[in-house]
Amino acid sequence: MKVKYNLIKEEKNTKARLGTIETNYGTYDTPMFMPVGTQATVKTLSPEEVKACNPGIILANTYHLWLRPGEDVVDHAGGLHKFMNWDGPILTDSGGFQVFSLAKPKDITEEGVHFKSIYNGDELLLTPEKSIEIQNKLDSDIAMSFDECVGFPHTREYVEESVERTLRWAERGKKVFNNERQSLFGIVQGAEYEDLRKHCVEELVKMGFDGYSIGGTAVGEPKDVQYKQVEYSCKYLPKDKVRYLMGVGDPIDIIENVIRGVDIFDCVGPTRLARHGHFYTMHGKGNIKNAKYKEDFTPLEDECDCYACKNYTKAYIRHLIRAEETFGQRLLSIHNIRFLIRLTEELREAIKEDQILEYRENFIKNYYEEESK
RNA sequence: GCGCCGUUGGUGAAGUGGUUAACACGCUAGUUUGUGGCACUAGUAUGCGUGAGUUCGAUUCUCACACGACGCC
Repeated sequence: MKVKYNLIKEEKNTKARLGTIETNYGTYDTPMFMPVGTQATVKTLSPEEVKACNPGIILANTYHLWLRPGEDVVDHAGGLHKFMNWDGPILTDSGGFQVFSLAKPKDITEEGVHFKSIYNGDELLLTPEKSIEIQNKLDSDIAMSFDECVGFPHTREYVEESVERTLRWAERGKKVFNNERQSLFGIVQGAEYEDLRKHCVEELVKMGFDGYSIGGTAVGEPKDVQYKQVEYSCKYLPKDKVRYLMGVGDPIDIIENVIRGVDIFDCVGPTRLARHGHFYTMHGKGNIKNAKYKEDFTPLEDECDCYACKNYTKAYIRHLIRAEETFGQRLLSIHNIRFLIRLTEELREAIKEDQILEYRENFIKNYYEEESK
């Protein structure tokens, strides 16, 4: 089935939306945070551990699974869900972000993007058609259009060209798309230019997608630029389709962009930070390696209900991280993912109560003004 | 007891008669946004075993002592 977005209510004072998204694997509430599992695994965690964090959709990556193990292996395994033993919804990114992170400007052509394999140096060409074919085979629940994720800074001229190319790529991908069970999302580009964002949205909507993403964010732009990009996109996006802001973000960004009308987020932050010893709390971000935690026998966060907080102390997790034990990375990953999901749960409550501005004010006050214990 | 070698930060160590004593690890902080996972950035010896001498100047040369390794009786 195609995903279906149901708008339950818009918050009284802002653009924040409360809704649900119906998928092949159940209906989930939005705003939602998606844990990232690039290589068909949320790094360091088992599916059971991810599940315990109460996520909706999780994310995997077309580019990486294309290179290894190859989409045919996943196909022969019976699809991504069976392959990775995940019985919840999965969204696959198209490889568009790797255009930003791995390719050089000269590698981008009208046909597609030339990559050098990070594993063996092979010359590779990823095209919009190829990206969709791979995703059809991976059999994720949501496929993304292959886009060009433009970095920051950039020139308006370049963004103009790039948006047109991304639109042509979206059309080409849609044409070859062929998987009844799967949905296809279009990606809005246009950087911080309102007219380009508007134009991009209008053209994508003409083509008709099952949901829309806001791209070109989380690439090093200042916060105010990011928020503008989101405003300029949401302003023109249809209300009856889900909105996914790609690559964002940290707790504050999630709150700010929910207020601007975003329904779905994803970010490598919680898992990457965890592997380097950092953890989120309602009182700010902490670094478990700090000497002050040496004999701190309290949980990462008293009010947290995650497995790590219910069973382990900061002193123990600090020991594990310093000893480079993977169990430490696992515990912090569980906590950080659960933290962001808990944040979205609270945001949904705040929208219900029309209290989201108060929630933001209170959150920022706690996050920045109080020291992490 | 004699001979010989050595003694540099928390650790392993490099090095020089003269401005800020290399490097690595550790330690202390920081960074990380559609993931090229365990990376990167910064800080970290007011001192080169102790004492005396030579010298304008010694961690670097000389002597004594202490400590340690090895060899011999």
